[in-house]
Amino acid sequence: MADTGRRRRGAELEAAIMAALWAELAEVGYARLTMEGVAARADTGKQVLYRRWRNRAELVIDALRAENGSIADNIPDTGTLRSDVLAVLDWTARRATRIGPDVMHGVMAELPDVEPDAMTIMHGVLTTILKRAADRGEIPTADLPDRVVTLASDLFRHELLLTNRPVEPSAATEIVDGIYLPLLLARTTRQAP
Amino acid sequence: MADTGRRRRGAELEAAIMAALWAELAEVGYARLTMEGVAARADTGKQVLYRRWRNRAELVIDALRAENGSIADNIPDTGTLRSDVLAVLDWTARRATRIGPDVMHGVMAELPDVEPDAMTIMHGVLTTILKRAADRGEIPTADLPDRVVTLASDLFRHELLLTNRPVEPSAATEIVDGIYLPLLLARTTRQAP
DNA sequence: CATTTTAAGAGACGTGTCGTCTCTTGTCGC
DNA sequence: GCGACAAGAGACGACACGTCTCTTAAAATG
Repeated sequence: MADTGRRRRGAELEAAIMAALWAELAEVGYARLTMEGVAARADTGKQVLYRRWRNRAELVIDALRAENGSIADNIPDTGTLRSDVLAVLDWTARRATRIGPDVMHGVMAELPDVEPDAMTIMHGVLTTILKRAADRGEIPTADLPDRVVTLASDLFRHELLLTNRPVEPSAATEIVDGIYLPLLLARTTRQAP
Repeated sequence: MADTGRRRRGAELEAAIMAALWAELAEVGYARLTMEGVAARADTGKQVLYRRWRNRAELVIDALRAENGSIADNIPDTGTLRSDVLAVLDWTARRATRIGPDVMHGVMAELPDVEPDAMTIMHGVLTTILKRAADRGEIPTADLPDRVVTLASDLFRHELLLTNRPVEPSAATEIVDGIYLPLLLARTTRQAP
């Protein structure tokens, strides 16, 4: 807090705040994260935080968005439906373990509109993947109910959020091979008997 | 707070506390629920609360458990797999709308061990239902992977927790008719081609 | 029935965080 | 070089936390 002459601004200051936020999150978790703690660690005043974000939740969400971009900018295209979907789940898992379930629940409790956005994005990503699979002939159609399209990601998200154990590596393949792909194939056989 | 001679104890006092808790939850929501608020509304002291529960989350969980019992004590048995599963989802929906998503997220953020318990119970319920369906010949086997057994309830829970819209009445039937039953039948045809 | 034990009612206490406010003073745009 | 802007710094009242003390009903004991 010693105003040692040099005074940061703009991007430089915000980068310092983000670094402080991640450090605080790692050290005390979301539940005990405080604006004062972040400000102190970033060597700045609370006013600087409140000028930019209205509360904890918005600060954290901005940090999450800045940290790893949207999956929509990098839709997997590996050549097979199975590995595309697994890539999506892997991306989800890495993002989730980076931030931890307590942060997710905390943010969702305080800002209920965030996750629906993420789900809309995920729906678009999976639609693209399914479309390509249909073009390759892996599945007969990509015209599926919303709930079926996002089944894999929804189930995986459910597992990430509601299991406090760290998610097992086999979870993604179990969901894809045991549920998602079989369901898509079952629809195939029913629609073309 | 006026100590008007009469002094409540035991069950009577706890009933008053629970009533106060529900009223506070309805009025200010979980995020702004405070021990002081509950105590004041129940016309008692904070010490009385802290003597029984260590924090907000434990108090709320006790209230939830007391309010509507476990579904394990009342497993649906309607005669068909479809309506049994729908009955389970309906029970879940009623419980969920009673308390609201903010309460659920808040509790899960503070006490991460609660929901896994509920999931274990649900697994047992669905196993029983599937077993009966298998005995009736509706499905060839009830010996399914855990993830498949609880697929319907997991998806429904996902929807309840991550959608901030009130859950649509059609959600349960869409999940059961569009995903759960087709998957069980797909397994059927694969295991007995 | 008298006595002891338990816990409810009441509220004071120190602590921490909230979000707002004020003040001085670097830093940037013009 | 000057004026506007915002960073550094910290005081402020409000509130909830969780702990504590004290008095005194109400139950348990014998």
